[in-house]
Amino acid sequence: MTQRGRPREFDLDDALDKAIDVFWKQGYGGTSLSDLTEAMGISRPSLYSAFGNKEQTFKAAVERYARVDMAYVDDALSAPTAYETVSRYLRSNADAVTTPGKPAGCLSIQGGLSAGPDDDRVVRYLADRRADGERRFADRFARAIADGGLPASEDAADLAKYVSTVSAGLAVQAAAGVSREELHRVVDRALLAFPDKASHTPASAGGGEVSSSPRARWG
Amino acid sequence: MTQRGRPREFDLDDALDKAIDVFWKQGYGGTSLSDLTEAMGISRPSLYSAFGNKEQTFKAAVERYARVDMAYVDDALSAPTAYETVSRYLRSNADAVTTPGKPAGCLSIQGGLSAGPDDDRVVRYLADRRADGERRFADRFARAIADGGLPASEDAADLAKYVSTVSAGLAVQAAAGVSREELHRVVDRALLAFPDKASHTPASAGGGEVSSSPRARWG
DNA sequence: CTAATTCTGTACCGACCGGTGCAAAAATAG
DNA sequence: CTATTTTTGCACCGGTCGGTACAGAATTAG
Repeated sequence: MTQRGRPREFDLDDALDKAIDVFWKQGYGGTSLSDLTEAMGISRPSLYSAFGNKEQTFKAAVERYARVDMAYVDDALSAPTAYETVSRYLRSNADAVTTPGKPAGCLSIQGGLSAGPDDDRVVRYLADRRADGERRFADRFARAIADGGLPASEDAADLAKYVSTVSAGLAVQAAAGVSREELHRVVDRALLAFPDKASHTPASAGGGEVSSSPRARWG
Repeated sequence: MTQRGRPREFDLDDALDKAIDVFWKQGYGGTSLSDLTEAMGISRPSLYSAFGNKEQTFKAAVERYARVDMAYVDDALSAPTAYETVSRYLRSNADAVTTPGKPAGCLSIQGGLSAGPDDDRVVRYLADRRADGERRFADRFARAIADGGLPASEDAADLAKYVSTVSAGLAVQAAAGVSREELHRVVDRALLAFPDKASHTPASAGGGEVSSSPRARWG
């Protein structure tokens, strides 16, 4: 039942963490096998035996990145209101793309936004993953619309597209060196465009609640 | 006074247009010299003689791109109000990143958002150019704040950062295949967060004007 | 015409690319 | 112990990378 041959001399997740870091900084196309093996501290055949090839190593890195570095998405989606979901998500995102000790920006975007024909599949893979994430927000907003947490006049997919657009913009800005504080001021403003529960009358309840909106207004 | 030796057999701008297209689709790092010379229809020494090297060819392409494909920025900045500037800019941007017959997205972002150590200068070059563009908007907003076109409580740099963040997000979305119509719905929403002239009392005039705000409001 | 100048195509440079063959090393099974 | 299985490091594969040397072609100056 125990493993048979010579045991692996490195930890898979430790190695993936190093791979994440390199891909995050340099993108898929900008990272060579030598960059990878040097950062991971393993030899080339060890990498191929453990992960398959460069592309599969990248996908494994992205999956781990999503599970570890983007865990805040699940937290945001579990918030009681749609507005709170968006607020938590964008705040956490602004923090995540400016985390000290990690590369600035977001692996899902820097990893490969464009590429030559060879690396095309990786670009699509990342785009698909981002679209999946956006869909989770759309589902959350659709639920809010259904239960009165958002105005019925809103479109869940459009709201989600707006949120993910701002999120992508934050990543681009962070990659260019914009500070965490500046990004939070961008988030302040972006949130002004998102409807909150207090600003309309829910269908499922009388409209008598006290506004808890934290949002500024032009005045 | 006329040129001395054998005349160049291709047009510089025509060749640059082809280079723009390839860099736009594939990014700097994803574009090889062979990709370039094939698309431009010239030989390798001709390219080196005309533009210097790959990096200088890229910079020349970006400069032409900014002058030709982003001419709408100047138009937007010449709008009478800050709000109109932002509205025109984001509308034109949504159109530009989804122009039929051109690659989806924006050369300034797809061209190189991340890269290995070799191509690092190009990434910074693009980021610097984007920052320059953002500064032009900040200047425009500062002027509006000074002359009462925007509330004195607003911060010009923050507003510009917000606009350029949304713009970057639009480019990322377009690169992933999002349609022009969807992007315009994102712009609809993004504009809700930008203060317009009608929603406050200008310092330089009595506040009696009729609101001309085109902006939706939560019901 | 000849001389000087500039561009063009071929053919090549060393370096690096992603990926692998192979034998030694390190473990378990019997 | 021997046999089997798996990982390891070294060395190498063909192909492509960005860049260039060189000679011939095309032009102007005189």
